Amino acid sequence: MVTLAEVAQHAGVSASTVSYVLSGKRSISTITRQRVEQSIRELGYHPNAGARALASSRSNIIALMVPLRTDMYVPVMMEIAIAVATTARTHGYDVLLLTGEEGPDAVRRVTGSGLADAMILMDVELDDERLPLLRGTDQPSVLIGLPADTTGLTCVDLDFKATGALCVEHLAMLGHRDIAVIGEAPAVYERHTGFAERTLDGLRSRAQELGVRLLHRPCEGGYDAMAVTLARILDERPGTTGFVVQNESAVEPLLALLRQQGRAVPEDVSVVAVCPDQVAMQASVRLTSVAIPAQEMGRHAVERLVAKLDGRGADEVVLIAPELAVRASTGPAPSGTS
Amino acid sequence: MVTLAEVAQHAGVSASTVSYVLSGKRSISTITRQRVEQSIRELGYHPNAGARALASSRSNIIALMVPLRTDMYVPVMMEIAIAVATTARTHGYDVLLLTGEEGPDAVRRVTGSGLADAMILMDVELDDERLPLLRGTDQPSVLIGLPADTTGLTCVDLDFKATGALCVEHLAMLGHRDIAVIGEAPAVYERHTGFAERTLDGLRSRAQELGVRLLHRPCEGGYDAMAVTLARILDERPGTTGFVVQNESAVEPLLALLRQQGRAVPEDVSVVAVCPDQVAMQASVRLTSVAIPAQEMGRHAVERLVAKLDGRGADEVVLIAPELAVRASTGPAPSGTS
DNA sequence: ATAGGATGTCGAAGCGCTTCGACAGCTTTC
DNA sequence: GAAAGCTGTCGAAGCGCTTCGACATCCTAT
Repeated sequence: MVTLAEVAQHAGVSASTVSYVLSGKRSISTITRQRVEQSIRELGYHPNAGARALASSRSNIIALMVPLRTDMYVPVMMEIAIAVATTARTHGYDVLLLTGEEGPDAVRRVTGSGLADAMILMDVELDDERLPLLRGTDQPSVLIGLPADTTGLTCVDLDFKATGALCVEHLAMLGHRDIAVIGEAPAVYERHTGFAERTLDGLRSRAQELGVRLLHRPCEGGYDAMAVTLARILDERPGTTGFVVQNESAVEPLLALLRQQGRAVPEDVSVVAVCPDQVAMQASVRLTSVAIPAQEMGRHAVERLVAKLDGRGADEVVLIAPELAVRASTGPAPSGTS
Repeated sequence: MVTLAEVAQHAGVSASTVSYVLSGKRSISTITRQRVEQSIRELGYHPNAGARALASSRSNIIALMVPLRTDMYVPVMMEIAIAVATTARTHGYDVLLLTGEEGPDAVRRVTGSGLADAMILMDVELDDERLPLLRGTDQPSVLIGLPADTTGLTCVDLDFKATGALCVEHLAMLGHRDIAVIGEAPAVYERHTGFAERTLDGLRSRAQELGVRLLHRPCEGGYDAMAVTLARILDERPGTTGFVVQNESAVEPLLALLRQQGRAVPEDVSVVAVCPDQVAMQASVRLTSVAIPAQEMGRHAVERLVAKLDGRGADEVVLIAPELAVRASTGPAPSGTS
């Protein structure tokens, strides 16, 4: 293993000079810099991470805590994780992957050991037990998702309230007056992961403003659960012509069931989904949808975090504006309804 | 930040004694151990990761390199990643998440800097450019997936050849004589990711042994591509009654298309999938399938790696035996065929 | 009674790096 | 032409831990 000292000797300078070449924290003459860089290349030198962390008390590592649970739509998590890793690298950071399994202990461990300089938490619950720890430490952190109380925290998330509003608006504009919302599994609501509630909030308030009737039903996803849910909805509100779906595993079943019942999309009923673009594009009908901007969320989170690590940037809540892409699953409400 | 020295002082012992309590590398009297442990708890001490890494030249970190590309089925990757992280923790290791983006450079960087003690590589190509580097270093590594030449490497993967054989066997046993294989996207074959070829190999050789006719067609996935592929297959081999699908995004489209054409599953045609159990269970017909044992692969990989780090265990190829779960998508071939 | 072996603890030497203060050799300034 | 300021480089201290050899102590076997 090549060390700094060996590079210094090879280049005929002192160790500190090599260090300054590497960090750029003091000016070095061009000629010396080049000699040092040459030696580094020739010897294939890589600074030792441990020594560096010890001496500088910076590990250049960002911890990313992903949920262990897999009832959330997994590809989104993965996409965020990859965006985080990629963006972190462009800022000189590596990413440590923590699962939610350890819970708050992981926060303590990572903070206490100086393993990471900062943390990103995914899948934050409204009243997450890790939050007090984060507030109590001076280690920067960013949440992906929104807890109930955001004071003293930096959060990044899609603006789900605006998302809900946008979906209703789109359907209302097309003349739909009876809209059903197919939501996440009941467990998601019970767990108080805020996004589902915020979406509903946006849906409801905008629906009221626009004078649209709204019926919300959580759904486990899968064919059987969807069949039951749909039957109940149509029983209760036979005039339903618009659907908003916020549950990836209910999308395809819903389309199949509608087809099976002879209800054409978008001629008879319209469907708007809140889901990753990939799902919207690969469905049997190309779905009008609001995308979950996974990459953007990951990127934003890292950038906020790096800003904090550099002493720039304060606590703030970044809500990404939703964008509705109109595709083939929505159209004017059939005449004669409501 | 609490240090070892402070713990030592608090407990009235020397620093080295505390260190030995922590590592267990020398025997410590019960009374001393307890005093030290008490102090550790009271002070909330966490050993500094950097200092530890520097002094012991072990970082207790395993690097996991995941593919950047997302044309593979993402949930499987995620499940493996989580299994790796979870298993690693039970052995006292943390996991560093690297994306394939940096390619071989990441291997050099991590190896050179001592950031990680070992590596796990996912999505290995047959002739992966990272392999020479791995062979040339003394840092332990495990591949998830099988390259062309495995000498000097440790690999973990599903036995895809046996998987292919198993699928054919099952269909043949049920009396199917004309089987179509719907494979991954052409790009996957072109990239020479071995698993697709190995499955095909198993399918073909067993089909020949059993006197079954086999037709293989790659497929991009999605409805449109599947429609084209299916039409071609039925045109070329109208008597096809069995399907083997190795492409998650083709499964549901295939079922929908068959239904649409009035071919009942499993009465008229049988379908076997090679996919994660979750996909098989959530499909519109519960699919007979061979599961991709993501968790098991992640776990095995870490365990092999830890064995190597402990000086136990040598290079070897671990092929996980496939298991076929019979569900509702396969049945006896309709009489009068072939 | 005493040599020899366990057993438990300590001191000190690094691990490879960053960073601070010092300083030699320049250039600028009046 | 001397004071003052820059620039570029160096030496040394120290980050918090592991680990090796040394050394008491106590036990066991002669």
